[in-house]
Amino acid sequence: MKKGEKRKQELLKIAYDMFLTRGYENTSVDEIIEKAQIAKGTYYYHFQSKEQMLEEVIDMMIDSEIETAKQIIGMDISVPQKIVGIIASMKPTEVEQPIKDTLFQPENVLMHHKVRKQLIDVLTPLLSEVIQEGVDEGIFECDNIPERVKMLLIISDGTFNEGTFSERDISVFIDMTEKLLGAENGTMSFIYDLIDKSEMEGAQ
Amino acid sequence: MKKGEKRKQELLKIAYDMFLTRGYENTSVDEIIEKAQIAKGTYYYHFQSKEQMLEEVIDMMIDSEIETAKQIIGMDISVPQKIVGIIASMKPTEVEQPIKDTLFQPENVLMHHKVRKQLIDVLTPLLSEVIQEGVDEGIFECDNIPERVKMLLIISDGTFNEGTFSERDISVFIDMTEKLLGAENGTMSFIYDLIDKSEMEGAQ
Amino acid sequence: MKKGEKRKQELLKIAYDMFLTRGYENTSVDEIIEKAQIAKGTYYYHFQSKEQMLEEVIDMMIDSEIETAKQIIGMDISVPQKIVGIIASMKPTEVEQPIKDTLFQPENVLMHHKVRKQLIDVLTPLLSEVIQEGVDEGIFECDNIPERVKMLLIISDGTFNEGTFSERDISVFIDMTEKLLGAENGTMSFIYDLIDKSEMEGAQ
Amino acid sequence: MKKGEKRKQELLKIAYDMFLTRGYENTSVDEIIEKAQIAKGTYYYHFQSKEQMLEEVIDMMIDSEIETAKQIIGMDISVPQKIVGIIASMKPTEVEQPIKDTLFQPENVLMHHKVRKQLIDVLTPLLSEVIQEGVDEGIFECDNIPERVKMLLIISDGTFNEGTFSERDISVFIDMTEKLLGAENGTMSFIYDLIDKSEMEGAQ
DNA sequence: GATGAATGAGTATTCATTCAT
DNA sequence: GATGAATGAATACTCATTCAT
Repeated sequence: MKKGEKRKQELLKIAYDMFLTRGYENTSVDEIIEKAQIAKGTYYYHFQSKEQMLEEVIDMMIDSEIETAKQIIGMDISVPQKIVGIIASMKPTEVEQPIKDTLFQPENVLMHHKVRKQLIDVLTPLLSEVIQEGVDEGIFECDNIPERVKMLLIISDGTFNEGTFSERDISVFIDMTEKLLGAENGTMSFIYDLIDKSEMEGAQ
Repeated sequence: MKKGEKRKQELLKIAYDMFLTRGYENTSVDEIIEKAQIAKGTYYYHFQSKEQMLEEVIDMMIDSEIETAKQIIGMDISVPQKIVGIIASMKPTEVEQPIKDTLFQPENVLMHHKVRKQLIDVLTPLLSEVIQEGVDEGIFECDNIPERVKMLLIISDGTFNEGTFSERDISVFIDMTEKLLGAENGTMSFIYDLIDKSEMEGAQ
Repeated sequence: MKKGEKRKQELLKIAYDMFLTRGYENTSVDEIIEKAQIAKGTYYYHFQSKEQMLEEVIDMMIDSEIETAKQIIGMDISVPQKIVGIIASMKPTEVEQPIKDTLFQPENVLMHHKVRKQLIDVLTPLLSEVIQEGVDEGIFECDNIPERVKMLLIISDGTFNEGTFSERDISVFIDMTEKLLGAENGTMSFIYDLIDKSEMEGAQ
Repeated sequence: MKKGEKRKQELLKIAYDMFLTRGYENTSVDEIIEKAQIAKGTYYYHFQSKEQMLEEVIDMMIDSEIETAKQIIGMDISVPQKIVGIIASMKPTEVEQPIKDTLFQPENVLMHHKVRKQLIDVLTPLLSEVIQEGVDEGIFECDNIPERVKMLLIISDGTFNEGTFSERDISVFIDMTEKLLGAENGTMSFIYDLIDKSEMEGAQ
């Protein structure tokens, strides 16, 4: 890493926080440089434009997501557990506690949209490998694995990352996952125990 | 309808088109009133703010969507066909030809997000009734119908309304739908013939 | 009073309250008609313009002020007491309890300015008569009565109607009044007992 | 003074003139930048808002007023002459010929109000020192000097800065000033000779 | 007497970006 | 590498007033 890169990384970190908490569109370049204590010129020395900075912030998020996924894959846990681990890691809030659910707030529609799209693209092959492992082990039985994985990711994002969900949502999700992957009934039911009850419908 | 309401409806229609083609955020009030040939004051006489106008535009879309869904339900077609018809109607482009896919373009993330959310909420009970009908007829066999419906809507939106999709996506979707609803293999395979091939991967 | 005059009087009353509490410039015609439950056209049927309405509101205030002053003059109290009574009545808050000091708030600079000017013009001759009465009785001894009265009104407005004042301000005011009118030391010292202590410096 | 400060000072000077001649509220930001030949952004780079600019303009006026007062205090003239000099300097028009009485025109109520308030606060201690000097010299004899000073300022502003005044107003003002400060009859009568007759009642 | 839809000039403010130093 | 003064197009919204019905 070059010398000037260090400051750039700091800037990305600051912007990442601000975009997440206030939304990309509600965060002005002025606010970023004020928080970073740098001059306007310095900002534009490092980034061509605000939008390009957003891309870099997102890349940073995606990279860290891939990292996490790879770590999970390398763990000594069962295939179903790896799947659930990777899906759960899509939610940044699981990792970064102080920032709570903000990526999924209305002010963050644009950023969520971009992240979600790339995340699905990037996680699909990784998760596909895991599923294939499961197929090889005889736990799953299915074809068109990448397409099934994509669907899995779409559903989990749509179900758990927006608004609230109920116990029934979980049970249907488990049922669907098993059938989608051609697993035996009950294979994925351990999911239920992992869910953060505080986010469930009716919870305060 | 009161007298003043007529002009308001015209305005909503114009804004609906503009929001859809250029995106909500990229459409300025100035552009709307210029197209509508009215004065600034007239605009603000009818709408408290641009955002409130967006809400009304969305309400209009939702209302028309409900109307369409109800018509489909009333038709003399099979239950699986009703389901597919309602799901397909979520895409406004099927109805309004001139506006092509724009609701799902990047500039329309915000609007798509809002519409999608409400659409799912509003279509879920309607579609649930249809599924129940199918259960009663013995075509389907499942519990937690509303949750399954919601998942169906999330998937179809995520799969077909964003970016491109392949034949494999369709076949997985059909498989998943059948299993999600507890239908016999092949029940939904007629879907494949309905898909607009021009939107498929590889197609221009 | 004509029939239509009744509604006009109601409107003036409503506007008077609004102007006083929110300031003339911060009160829009829309807000007035909404509170009065009338149409725009009706408003402009009764008033040529918003500014002309302000004049009428001020006239209303001045008229009521004159009325009060005349009543005080007619009372069976001493000349010094009449003087103080009239001066005190300049503050609308003494009469209209719910509206507290608002005429002298920053948002009401314009209205205060206009009222103050007219009030001084209108009260000067009335108060001059009272002073003359005092001269005739031998309590006061001075020439140029109207000019002295005007000065008295300017001081009392500037001292008591804006911001806070202290006991020393009162004692200087009393001293000055006595000397300005050529009264014996102690003639006006009863004023001190009448002052609303709650408005004094240091008071909560 | 930093480099960027120079342009800011120019802007303040321009705004000062415009606020004075046309009134604060009647001067738009557009007009200011057009006269200053700068871009909108430049204006908002230097000032947070139009209102904040007004505060800075007023501060500038107050500062120059204090400067003038201090110069007068340092002069080799009699105490009564110092007093009159300071009071007279409250009127900016005495100093800045091109701007004629505008601060006291109806369109300037707001600005006059703000200036007047601060001016009284700022001049009171300065003038009090002068009075104390006079007391020490045996010319005046009084207590509660700051309160008397404040009253003096209120009266002179109310009498000479608004509308017209007559010879009688002057003579009453002189009489009152002498008595307020406990001076011998005739001490302040030189004032009469200093008054600009062109502003007196009857004069055009 | 009363209505309310229509007007349109006017206003302050935002903000990503540039560039000479 | 870094600065910060300058840019100017863009934007949403206000509000007193008019007038046909």
